[in-house]
Order: sequence, then C-alpha cells, then structure tokens
Amino acid sequence: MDKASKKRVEIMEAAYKVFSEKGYHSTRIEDIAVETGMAQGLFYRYFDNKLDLFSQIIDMIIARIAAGVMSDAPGSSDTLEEYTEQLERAVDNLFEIFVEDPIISKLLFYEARSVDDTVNKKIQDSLDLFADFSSQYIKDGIEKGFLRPDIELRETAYAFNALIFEGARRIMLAKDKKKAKKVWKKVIVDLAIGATARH
Amino acid sequence: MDKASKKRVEIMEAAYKVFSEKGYHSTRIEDIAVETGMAQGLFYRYFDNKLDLFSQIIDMIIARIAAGVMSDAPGSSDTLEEYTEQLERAVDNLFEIFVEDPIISKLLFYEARSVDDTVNKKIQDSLDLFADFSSQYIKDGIEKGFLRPDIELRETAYAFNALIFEGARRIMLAKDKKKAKKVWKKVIVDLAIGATARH
Amino acid sequence: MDKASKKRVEIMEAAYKVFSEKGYHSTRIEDIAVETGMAQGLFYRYFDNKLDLFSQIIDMIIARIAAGVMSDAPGSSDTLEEYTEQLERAVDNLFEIFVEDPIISKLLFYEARSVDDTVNKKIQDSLDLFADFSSQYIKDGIEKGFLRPDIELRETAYAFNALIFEGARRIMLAKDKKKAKKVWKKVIVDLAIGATARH
Amino acid sequence: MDKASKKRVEIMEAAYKVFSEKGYHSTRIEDIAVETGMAQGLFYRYFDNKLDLFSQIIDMIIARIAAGVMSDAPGSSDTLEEYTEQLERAVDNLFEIFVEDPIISKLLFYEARSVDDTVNKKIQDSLDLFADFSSQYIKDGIEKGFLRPDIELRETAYAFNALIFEGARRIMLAKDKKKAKKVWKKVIVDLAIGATARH
DNA sequence: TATGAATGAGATTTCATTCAT
DNA sequence: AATGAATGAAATCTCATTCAT
Repeated sequence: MDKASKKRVEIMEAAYKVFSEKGYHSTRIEDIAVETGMAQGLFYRYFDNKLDLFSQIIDMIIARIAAGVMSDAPGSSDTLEEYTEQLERAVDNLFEIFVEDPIISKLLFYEARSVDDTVNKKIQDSLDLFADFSSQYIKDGIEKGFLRPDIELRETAYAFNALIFEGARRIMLAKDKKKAKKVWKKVIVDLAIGATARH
Repeated sequence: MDKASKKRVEIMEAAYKVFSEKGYHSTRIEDIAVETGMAQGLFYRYFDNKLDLFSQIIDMIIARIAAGVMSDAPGSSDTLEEYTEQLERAVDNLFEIFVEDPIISKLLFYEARSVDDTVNKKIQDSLDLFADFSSQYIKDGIEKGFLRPDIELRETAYAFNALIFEGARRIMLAKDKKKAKKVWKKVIVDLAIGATARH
Repeated sequence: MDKASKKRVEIMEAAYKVFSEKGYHSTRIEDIAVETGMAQGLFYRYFDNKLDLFSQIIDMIIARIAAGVMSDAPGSSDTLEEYTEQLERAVDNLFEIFVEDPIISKLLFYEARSVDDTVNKKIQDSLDLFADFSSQYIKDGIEKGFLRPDIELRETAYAFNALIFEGARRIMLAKDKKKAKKVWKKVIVDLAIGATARH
Repeated sequence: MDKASKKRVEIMEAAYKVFSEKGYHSTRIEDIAVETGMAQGLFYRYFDNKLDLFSQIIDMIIARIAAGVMSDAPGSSDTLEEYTEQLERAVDNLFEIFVEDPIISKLLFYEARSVDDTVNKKIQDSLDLFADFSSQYIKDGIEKGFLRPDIELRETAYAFNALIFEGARRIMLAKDKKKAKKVWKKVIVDLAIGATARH
C-alpha cells in the first residue's frame, strides 16, 4: 500500500469512529481532522467531500462483513445434525462480526440509511448479496434432503438474515452478551431448522 | 379539537409527507411551510423547532401503529388451526398498517434512528411494547398447549417482530405487493408455527 | 379623558413596567399585550409602533419629574440658613421622586439612551430644562448675596443635577435607603453650599 | 502576541467603532465584518457571539481607563495649594482620557448599560473600583489635614466621580472643547476643594 | 373595538469547502 | 504534503407589523 492509501485508511478509521459516535450529520470535518490529528484542509486531498468519505467507509464495512461471511461457505454435511451444526457455526460467526465491532451495525443500520440514496442503495445491494449467500445454504439443505422442498427460497433467506440482524442488535443491547449470544443462537437455529426441516 | 390543534395536525401531516420524501436532515422548515401553504415564521407558533415537530410525528405514528396492533387482542382459539388462523390475521393486519402507509416505515426504520437520541429511545421503547404484545400471543399459545413450553419467550417475540418488519420492508419494495404479502404471510406463519408448535 | 386615552395610558403603564424589567430591546409587543391583558393587534390601534410607545412613555416620565421639580419654585429666603433649608427640601423632593419609582431612572438613564436618537435628544433637552431650573436657584442665591457671584452658572447647574442623579442611583442600590438618603442629602448640600457660599 | 490574538484585537477595534456609531443593538455582525474587511463567518472563529465581543470590548475599555487613572497615584503634597494642583492634574488627566476617545463614554455610559446584566455588573464594579481610587485621594487629603475630617468618604468619592463623568459628557457636547474643559476643571476643583477644605 | 393568526424581512450562526502560504 | 485562516451559502429562528374575521 502506498503512503497516500495508508493515510486514506487512517482517516477512514478515525472518521468511522467519529461518525458512529456523533452520527453523519453531527460530525464536522473538523472533528475528523482532530481525531486524525491533521489539518482540516488536508482532508480534501484524500477525499472529494464528506459524502465521498462516508460512502467509502460503508464500502469498507460491507467488504469486511462480506469477507467474514464468505469465509465459511456451505461445506459438506451428510446428516441433519451436521447441517444444523454448520448453521450454528455460521450464526456464531456472524454474531461475532457484529458484536466484535458494534459500531458497524450502528453505522450500517441506523446512520447510513438516511444519509444519501446512493449509500442506501449500496446497503440494499449488500443485503441482497447477503441473501444470495443464505439462499445457497438453504438450497444446499433442500438438495441434500434436509429441508422441505416447498420453502420460499428468497423470502426465507431475507427472513433468516433479518433474524441474524435482530439478534445482533439485541445482543449488543444486552448486559450479559455471552448469554444473550447463546440464547439468540438457539432461538434462530430452532426457528430456522424447526420450521424448515423435513419431518 | 380547537383551531390550534387542528393547525398543528395539519402541519404534522404536511411535514410527515415532506420528511418521508426528503428525509429529516434535508427537510428545511421552509419546505414544510410551503407544503402547508403558510409562511415560515408561523411554524414556530405551533412547534418549538424541527426536532420538536419530528418527535411529535413519531409519537403520532407510534400511537397509530399501537392502536392498530392492539385492536385485535389474542382471542379465543380452541385448536392449533384456529390459533394459526388467528396469527395469520394478526400478520395480515400488521402488514396492512405498514403497506397502507409506506411512509411510516421509511420514517420509523430509516430516518428516525439517526435523528436524535431521545427519538431513538422512543422508538426503542415502542418496540419493547410491541414485543410485550407478541409475548402475550406466544404465552397464550403455550398455555393452551399449542406451542412448545420451552420457548425463549422474549427473544422469540423480538424475532417474530423482526420478521414482521422485514416482511413489511420487502413488501414495500416488491412490484406485486399483493403477491408479496401473501408469500410473506406464509413464510412468517410457517416459520413461527412450524418451529414452535408441539408435534 | 376619553375611553381611548384611558386605554392608551393603561398600555403605557403596563409597558412602562415591562420595559423597565426587560429593557427596550428584549421587550416584545406580545409581552406588553400580555401585561395589559389585550390582544397583540390591538396595540397598533393606540400606538404607531414600539418606538412611538416608548417615546410617549419617556414623555410621560419627563413630564412627571418636571411636575415634581417645578412644584416648589425658588421661594423667599432671607438668610443663608433659610436658603440652605430650601435647598435641602428641594433635594429631598427630588430623591423622593426617583426613589418612590425606581423604574424611572432605570428607564431614563440606562435604557432610553440607546434606543433611538430622537428619544435621546428628548432626554437631553429635558436635562437642559432641568439645568435651567437649577440655574434659577443659583441665580437667586447670588442675587440675594448668599452665593459667590463668580460661579459658572450653567456648569454648576449641570454639576448639581449630576450629583442629584448619582445620589438617586446610589440610594436605589443601598440596602438602608432611608439612611442613604440622609447621607446623600448632607453630602450634596454640603458640597453645594460649602463650595459656593460666600464666606 | 500570536496571530489569532492580533486578529481578535483587530476585530475589537473595528467593532468598537461600529458599536459607538450605530449602537449595540443596531450593529449587525455583518457590519463588523465589513468594517474589518472579512467574511461574516470568520467572526465566529474569534468570538462566541456579539455579546461575547461586546463584553470583551468593555473589558478593554475599562482596563484602558483604569490604566490611565492609576498612572498618577496620590503623590506627595505638602500644602493645600499643592494638593489642589494635584487634583487639577488628576481631573485634567481624566478628561483627557474621555475627550481623546469620545467613543469610550458613549459606549460605556449610554450603550453598555442596556445590553446585558453581566456587562452592566462589570461597569458597576469598575465604577466601584474607580470610587476606591478617589477615596484614596480624599483620605490622603484628610490625613494631611487639608480636608475636613468629617467628610462622608464613600459618598463623596462617588459624587466626585459623577462630576468627572458629567464634565466629560458636557465637554464632548461642547463646541469649544478646550474652553469647556477649562471651565469644567475649575467648577469641579472649586466644588471639591471649596466644599471640603478646612477653613 | 377586539382578536390572534399570519406574514416576511432580517439577524445569527454553522460548516463544508477553498485558498494562500 | 500540510496548515489553518477565510469564504459564503444556507438554515434556523425571532418578532414587529398587518390582516381577516
């Protein structure tokens, strides 16, 4: 990475923090400059404007989540138990991503939607991508005969993701995060498997 | 209702529209004034400032939803079929609220969260209230022996609500809203009953 | 006095109070309306505008003071003792006017000067008139041989008035107004007679 | 002095002029900006708001006057003549301060009182300080046996200051300022010494 | 005469962005 | 590359005054 890119990332990290604390609109370029420890004017050497910065931060966040998600593809599972265990691991993995960096969801779910249409579209698209991924899981489950074949694929994928996000949000609000994570994992897996598994 | 209250509501309706179109931050008081057909200055006779107005609109929305939700309490159901039908009606009812007035969810789910901590807290609280309501349904189902007694009550209620909201969001994005509504109703009821019913 | 004039005076009394409490610029027409117990709009039936009202109040105050001052003209005094006693009574009389209604000086000396040039001119003129009056006293004293003939008439009159005003201001700030009044009377009379009397 | 302080002073000087010409309330930030030759917005980099600026200007004025006043302390005087001459020099000195910069008194005596309670308090306090100073003079005169020992110290000090201020005001209104200054000096010294000296 | 809602001009203040150094 | 002062375009909010009833 060249020096300029390094600086860009440095600014993004600082801004990421400030944005999540104060929100997009209440954050002034000066706040970011102070956090980065540089002069205001310099900011504009690295980013076109405030929105450009925010947009790139959202890209970064999405990329990170995507990387985390994609890291464990629907692997091989020969029994429903194995399939369930795989699902558990996936949920765990996702929770980890959100809980480890609680700023992410605040920025992504609360702030970003109201900033700008382009940014919103970006998030929308990433959610679709995320749903694609979940679909793969379900499809795999159906093909292997673990899940009922009459499932509404797309909607169930969205529903599943919504459960993950809700779980992540609630875990973040919980005092005992460890326990909350455990309970939510159970609730989600029970809902998902319990409702979709073949009997 | 006195004249002043009528005017207040008139402004709120106009602002409601403008906020949902342009978002909170991009809406200027003048936009609201123009939409209401009055001079800017008059606004401040009825509201302290933009946030005050927005906050009251959120109150109004929450009250409306609450009224819609509370209107059909968990009624009498003697069989699982009846219980399921009741659930279907409830989901239908909720979808109706959001779809009938798509602005609501845009404002409530996208805009409001990033506006102000007090407003956010308000929404948080209303979601808790909403979860209370869902809990009643589930409890009723357990007591009557339709649902498994080992369900995590609170989390399942939140999860259920998250599914409703996701459904509402997706229906609003769908071209064929009627069909989308049908499919989502099925998905949610299947998930809910399929996973929680006693076998 | 006709009904309209009565109302005008009523408004002036109310405004007089509000102006002295909040100052000219911080007083809104609505404050005056509230104090008078009438509607805002009605104000403009009785006065052209805010400045017009203030100006008339200042006129009223000046007239009142003038009336009080003029009430005891330089009377007959045959000895320096009598002359001194007359002076004492005059000072007493003036203090009474200011102390009895402390609002007067706040309005006249603090507020009015910064409001408008015309109003300022008015006060300036009234001070001149007041100085004329004091001059009469001094002249009388000189003519009767009580005071030194080489006194700078005009300046001494202004100086004397300045002492009165300063005394009034200080008395109003004092806790024990009665005592303060006594002391100031002594100081002023001593200064005036002590310095100007023939030895 | 650093660059920022220099700019602050520059703005204060410009504002000082504008305030004295138009008065506090009629002066807009833009007027000050124009006078300084800068953009409006820049003003807020150096001052919180108009009142903050005005308050600091008043501080500056008071400090200047105080410096001028304190510069000649009650010196050594062995005879009443010397004491009188010293007094004359002090009065001269004070007149010089006010006449040299007529804006001062306009701002201090007319404008400042009606602006804000804090500012008014500031002036009140400085007048007290000023009276302290005059008291020293009088005390010195008493101790040396030039003045009567039964003088009301505090009140006489206030009275003396009131004379100075009245003189300053009148001199500024006079056409022939030089002559006015001479006359007023005589009047004040005559009043002060004539009335308080031991005979 | 009375009401009080409505108007609209204007002042303050903020801050993203530019620019001279 | 870096600084931070300077710009200027909004946006909010206030309130004297007018107007319809």
